[in-house]
Amino acid sequence: MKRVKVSNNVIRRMPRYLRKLDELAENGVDKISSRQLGEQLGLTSSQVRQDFNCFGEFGQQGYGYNVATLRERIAAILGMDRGFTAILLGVGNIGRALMENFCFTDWGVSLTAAFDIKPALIGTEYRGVHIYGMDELDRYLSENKVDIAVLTVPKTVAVGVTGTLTARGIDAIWNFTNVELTEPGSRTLVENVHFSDSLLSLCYYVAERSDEAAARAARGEK
Amino acid sequence: MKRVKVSNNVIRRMPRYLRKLDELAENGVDKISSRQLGEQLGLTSSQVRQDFNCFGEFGQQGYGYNVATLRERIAAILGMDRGFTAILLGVGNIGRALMENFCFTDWGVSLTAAFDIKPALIGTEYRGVHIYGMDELDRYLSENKVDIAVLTVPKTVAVGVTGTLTARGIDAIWNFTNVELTEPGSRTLVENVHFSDSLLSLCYYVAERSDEAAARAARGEK
DNA sequence: TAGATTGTTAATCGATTAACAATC
DNA sequence: TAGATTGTTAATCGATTAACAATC
Repeated sequence: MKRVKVSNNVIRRMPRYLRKLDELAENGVDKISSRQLGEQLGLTSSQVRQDFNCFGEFGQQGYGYNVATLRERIAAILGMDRGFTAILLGVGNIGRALMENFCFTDWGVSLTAAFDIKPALIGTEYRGVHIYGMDELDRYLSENKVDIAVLTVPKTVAVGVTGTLTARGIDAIWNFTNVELTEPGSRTLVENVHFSDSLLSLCYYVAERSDEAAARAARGEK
Repeated sequence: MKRVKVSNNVIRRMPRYLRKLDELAENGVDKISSRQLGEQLGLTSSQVRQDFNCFGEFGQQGYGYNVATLRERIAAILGMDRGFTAILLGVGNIGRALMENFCFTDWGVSLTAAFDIKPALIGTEYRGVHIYGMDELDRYLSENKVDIAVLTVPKTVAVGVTGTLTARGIDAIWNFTNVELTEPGSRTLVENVHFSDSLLSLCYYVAERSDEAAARAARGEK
């Protein structure tokens, strides 16, 4: 697979293509053109083709793209076939919501363990995943290959836990705490899920729309 | 406030400025230059100044920006002072996680009601929010001003619930289901929180890094 | 074959960065 | 005042779009 430097914009679109292709496959669609795919995602056909061409030639001239083939190529690009493993830190509401509703394996990631400090949880299983005590984390990391740490601990302990993780050489953190973990020097990859940023972006557009409506009303339009 | 068309990139950075400014204020910092602020967020000083200049003049030449003032200006831009109201649909794990851990009021949004179909939940309160039956949604919407619907229902009913919401003229949906709700024709604003997209982007970078390491190893470097 | 659609190069557009006069 | 830093214009860079030859 080609592995040239690909812009973040392109990377962020790849999972959207994947989901759309899964949906198409479910509906029995087996071929699609860049134009059709673009239309369904609000992109131009040029952009769709440019995106794929970052990674090689996926289509067939005069025909389009085979849905199943394209899906597999994208899955491979995203590393879904590499058997990445993840552990989850903090079995609170968000942690449980992920363990219960988020199907890690659908995305090629296997959740191998969870950690918490609550004695009642330690030693139990939740959705087939063993819950360890937080004090076993260090040992666990030294004995097992872990690619991704899912951080769902309370804000207050986020930085501390991150310390243990990076000290143990964890590659990547999927961060659900509202704490900014991205330090300039660190080599740990951090992907933030900032709920508040998401909500506030939405609020901006709601406010904008309401301003526009008010402006129209002031001009006497309806 | 100026309200020219501002690019999505700028909008997405505004909440990040806000969080950083809150953090600075907590630490007793009361002034900051575009350069310092940029450094802490991985942006150039030019970009910081350009971003703010989309909305007016927030700083003072030769001095910088007053943290408290700037924070308030950005809060206003994001609509945090407008008393937006939200309702939450689906009191499952994700719904509960939000009600419990996500402080809506911190971001200027008040969560006024929740809805579910589970008889055991209906009529109860959770974290001070009354839980109604899903069949009361229509009536509730006709009697109350609701700006944002937080969609945390199971995948299977997402489209159905969205139908009720849009029929009732809901402006904005904060979508936690992995279902693509953005239909071309709709006037409803949709902000998606796609966990899988986020995880897969992270996986891409993990895979990329591992490929680079393998390539270095193959070249005999360490 | 003719029609369709890719892969890819060239043109355009927009966003980021640099520069600097204004000014606190 | 001198130094610092903004607001803003100009230059650069990168991403998106358009165009079209290649080819199925």
